[in-house]
Amino acid sequence: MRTARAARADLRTRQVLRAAARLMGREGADAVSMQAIADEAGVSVGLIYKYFGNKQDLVLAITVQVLDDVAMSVPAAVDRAGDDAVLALAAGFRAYCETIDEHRHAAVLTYRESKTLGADGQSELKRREVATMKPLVGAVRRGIDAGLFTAVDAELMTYDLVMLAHAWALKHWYFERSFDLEAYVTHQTAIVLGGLIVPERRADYPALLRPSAAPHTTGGR
Amino acid sequence: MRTARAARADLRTRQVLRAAARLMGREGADAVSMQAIADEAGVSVGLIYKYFGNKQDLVLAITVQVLDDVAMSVPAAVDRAGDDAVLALAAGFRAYCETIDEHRHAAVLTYRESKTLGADGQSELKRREVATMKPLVGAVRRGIDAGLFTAVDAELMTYDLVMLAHAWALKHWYFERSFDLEAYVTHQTAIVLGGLIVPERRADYPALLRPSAAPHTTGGR
Amino acid sequence: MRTARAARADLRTRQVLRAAARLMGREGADAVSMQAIADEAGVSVGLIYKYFGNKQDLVLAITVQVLDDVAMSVPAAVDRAGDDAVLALAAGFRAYCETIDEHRHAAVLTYRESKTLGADGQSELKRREVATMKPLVGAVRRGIDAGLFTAVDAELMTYDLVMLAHAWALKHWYFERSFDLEAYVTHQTAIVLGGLIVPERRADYPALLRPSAAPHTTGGR
Amino acid sequence: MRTARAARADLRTRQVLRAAARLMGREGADAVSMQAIADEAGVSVGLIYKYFGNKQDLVLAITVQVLDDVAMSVPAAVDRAGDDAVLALAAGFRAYCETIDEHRHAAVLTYRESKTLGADGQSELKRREVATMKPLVGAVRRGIDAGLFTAVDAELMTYDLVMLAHAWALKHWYFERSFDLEAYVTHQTAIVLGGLIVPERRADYPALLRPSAAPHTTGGR
DNA sequence: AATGAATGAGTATTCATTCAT
DNA sequence: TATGAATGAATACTCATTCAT
Repeated sequence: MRTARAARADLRTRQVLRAAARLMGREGADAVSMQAIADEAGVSVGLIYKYFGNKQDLVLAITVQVLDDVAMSVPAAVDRAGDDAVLALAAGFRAYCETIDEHRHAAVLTYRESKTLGADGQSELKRREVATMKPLVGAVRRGIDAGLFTAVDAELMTYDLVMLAHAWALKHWYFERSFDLEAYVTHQTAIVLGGLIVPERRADYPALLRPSAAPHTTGGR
Repeated sequence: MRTARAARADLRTRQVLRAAARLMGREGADAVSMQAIADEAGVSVGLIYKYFGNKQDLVLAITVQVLDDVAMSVPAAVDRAGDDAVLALAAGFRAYCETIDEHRHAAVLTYRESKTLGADGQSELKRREVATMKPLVGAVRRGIDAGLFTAVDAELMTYDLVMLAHAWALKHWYFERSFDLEAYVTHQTAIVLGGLIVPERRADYPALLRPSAAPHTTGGR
Repeated sequence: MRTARAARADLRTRQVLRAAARLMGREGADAVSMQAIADEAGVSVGLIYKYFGNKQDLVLAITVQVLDDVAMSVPAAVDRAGDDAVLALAAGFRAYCETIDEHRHAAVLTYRESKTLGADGQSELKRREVATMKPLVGAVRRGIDAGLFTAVDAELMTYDLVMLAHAWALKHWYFERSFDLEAYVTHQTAIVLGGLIVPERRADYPALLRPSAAPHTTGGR
Repeated sequence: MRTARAARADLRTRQVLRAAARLMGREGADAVSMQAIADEAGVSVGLIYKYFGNKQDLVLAITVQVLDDVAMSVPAAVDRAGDDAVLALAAGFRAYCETIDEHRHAAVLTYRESKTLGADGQSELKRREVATMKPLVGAVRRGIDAGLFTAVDAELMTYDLVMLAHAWALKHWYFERSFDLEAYVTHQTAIVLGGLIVPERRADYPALLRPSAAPHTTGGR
C-alpha cells in the first residue's frame, strides 16, 4: 500500500512537472499561472502545492531535471566511447547537445528564471551545472596528457563546449535555419575538435573533421 | 529653443535608461517596478511613459542599446586592425567582449526578457544581433579565402565567437573565479584562433596563441 | 462493547478538544488549521470531522466547555458557602475566577471568535453566559433582602463581577505584573464587596475586606 | 497646493478608516475583504494600500483611533470636573463610556483582533490602553489621599472602571435590554462610587449615588 | 472507524498604466 | 512638460471540507 501511494505521488509529480515544463518553456515562468499548470496537468492547484512548496520550487525542479539528465547522459556517453580522448569528447559533446535538444524549452528557462530562484536555487543550479562539466574536463585533460590536444585551459575549453550545447537551445531560432541537430553537432564538432587536436593527429579522425551531413538548407561555407 | 528642449528630452531619456538598466540588470525586469525606476532616475512615473510607451519598450531600449554599442565598436575594431584577417578577427572578438563587459547586466537581461518583448521586439532584437555578426563573418571569410583559416562554416564559427562573448556575461559567476576580462579574452582567443588558423601559419601569430596573461588564480594547466 | 466504543470516541473527542484549545487559545482560531489540530491531537483530519461537523462547531465546543465548567463550579461554591450572602458571593466570585484561570486562553477565545460562530452559536453562548450569572444574582438578591448589601441593581452588579472574572483572562498581560490569581481574587473581593456591604455590617467580614495577600510586586495603594 | 494635497490625503484616510471600522466592527476583520472596504469607502483597493501598508495596519489604525479618542476625552472631562475627586472620577468614567459608545464596534474589534496585530501592534495597543488609565488613576489617588475614598489599590480600581466602560461595548447585547448609555453610566457610577466613597461622605453626593434615570425596561429590582 | 489525498473557492497584495492638475 | 494620485486587473497561495480506500 505504501508503495502504491508512493507510486501515485510519483506519477502526480511527473504529471505536474511535464505540464509546467511544457507551458513555462514556451512562455516563461511568469507568464504561466499556477491555475494554468494545474489545468494542463489535470490536477488541482492545491495539489501542486503539496508536491512543490511554491512556484519557485517548481521552476527549480524543471531546470534541475535538465541538468540531471545531462548528468546521466554525458558521463555514460564518455565512458561508452572508450579510451580515445577525441572520441570520448566528441561523444560527450554529442550527448550534451542531444539532452539539451530533448529539453530545449526547459534549458532556455534556466537562463530566463535563474535570478527568480533565490540565492539557494541559484547556488544549486550553478553547482549542478559545474558538475556536468566534470566528465568533459576529464576527457580534455586526458587528450592533452596523451599529446592529442593542444595544451589549452581545460576548464575554459570545456565551458566553451557547454556553451555551444546550450546555444542549440538559446539560439535555436537562428540555427534551425541552417541546421538540424545532427548537422549542428557534426559541424560544431568539426570546428572545435578540428582546432583542438594537434595538427599531426588530425588525419586520424577524418570522420569527425569533415562533417558529411550538409546543412539542410543553403547554409554555410 | 527647439534644440534646448530636445537636449533636455535626450538627457531625461538617458537618465531613465541608465537607471532602468542598473536596476533591471541586477534583479530582472519583472522585479523592478516603474516607480522604482522613476525614483532611481529622479523623475516621475508619468514622464517615463512620455518617453517610453510602456515597460516593454523600456526593456527593449535597454537591450537594443547593448547591441547598438556592439554594432559600433566591433566593426570599428575590425577596420582598425587592417587587412590581416587573423588580427581583424581577434580585434573584433576583443571589442565584442569589451562591449559586453561594459553592459554585463544588460546583456544578461536580453536572455532573460526576450520572450517578454512580444513578437515585434524579439524580431528586432534578433535582426540586430545577426547584424552584429556581419563584420566578424567577413573577417572569417577573408581568412578562409586567404588560406589563413581552416575551411569551416563561417557563420557558425562566428556565432560561436558571439556566444563566447555573451558567455562572459552569462557565466560571469563562473569565469570570474579564474579570469579577469583581459585573461578571458586572451585565453579564448588562443583557443579559438589556435584552432582556426591553419597549422602552417600558426607560427606567425605567437602573441595571440600563447596567452601571456595568466589566469588570475591558479587556473587550468 | 458499545460502552468500549463510546469510551473510545469520548477519549478521541477530548483529545481533539484539548489540542484545539491549546493551539487556538494561543494563536486564535483562524490562525490554526484543522491539519495542525489533527497533528497535535494525533489523529487524522477526517476524524475530527466525524466528531465535530466543522471548524465552527469545534470552536463552539471549546468555548462552551469553559462556560460549562463555570456552570459547574460556581453554583457548587455558592451552595457550599452556606446561608451568608456575603460569603456565598465571595465564594462564587472566587470559583468563577479560578475556573477562568484554568481556561485562560479558551476564555479569551470566546471574545475573539464569537462573531465567527454564526447566529446559532452566538445565541447559545449568550444563553449559557447569562445562565452562569444566576447563582451569583441569587446571592446578591439574598444579600440585599437581608439588608447586608446596598440596594443596587442585582443583575448589573453581578455582570460587573463576571466581567472582573473575565478580565483576569482578558487583561492577564496587565494584571500578571502585580497579581497572582490569589491576590487578584482577594483584592477584587475587597474592592467589590467592600463597596457592596452596607457600612454597618462591614466589620463582620474583616478577612474579606482587608486582603492579607499583598500584590506580589510593589502594587497597591 | 501642498496643503490641498495633504487635505485630500487626510480626507481619503478618514474615508477608508470610517468604512473599514463600519464593516469590520460588525463582522470582524477577517470577514471583510479589502475589496469590500474599498467599495464601501468609494475608493480603489490600490489606494487603501497607499495609505495603510496592509490590512493589519488598517485594523491597528481603527483600534488606535478608539484609544486616541479616549486619551482626548477622559483627561479633558477629569480636568473640567475640578478638584473634587469624586466628581472628577465620575466625569472621567462617563467620558470613557461615552467615547466607547461612539466607537462601540471598533472597541469590540480591539478584543477580537489584537492577536492578529503582531507583536508590535499589540505592544502599541497595550501601551496606549495603559496610558488612558492615567488620569483616572490620578483621580482615585487624590480621593484616597483626601480621605474621600476607601484605601483600595488605585490601579486595580481604575482598571475595573475601564473594564466596565469596555463592557458597554463587549456586552452590549445584554445591557441594551435594560439600559441605554445614560442609565448604564449612572447605575455603574452608583455601584462603583457608592462602594468607593467612605460611608461618612456618601451623603455629600446624593445625585451620583441614587440613579434617577431608571432602566428603560423593567430592569433589575 | 480511520486515513490523508485531492479539491477549489476565496483574498491580500502588487504594479503597469492613465489622467487631472 | 511634469507630476503622482488613483485605478483595478491579475495571481500565488491557503485551508476547510470531502470521500475513496
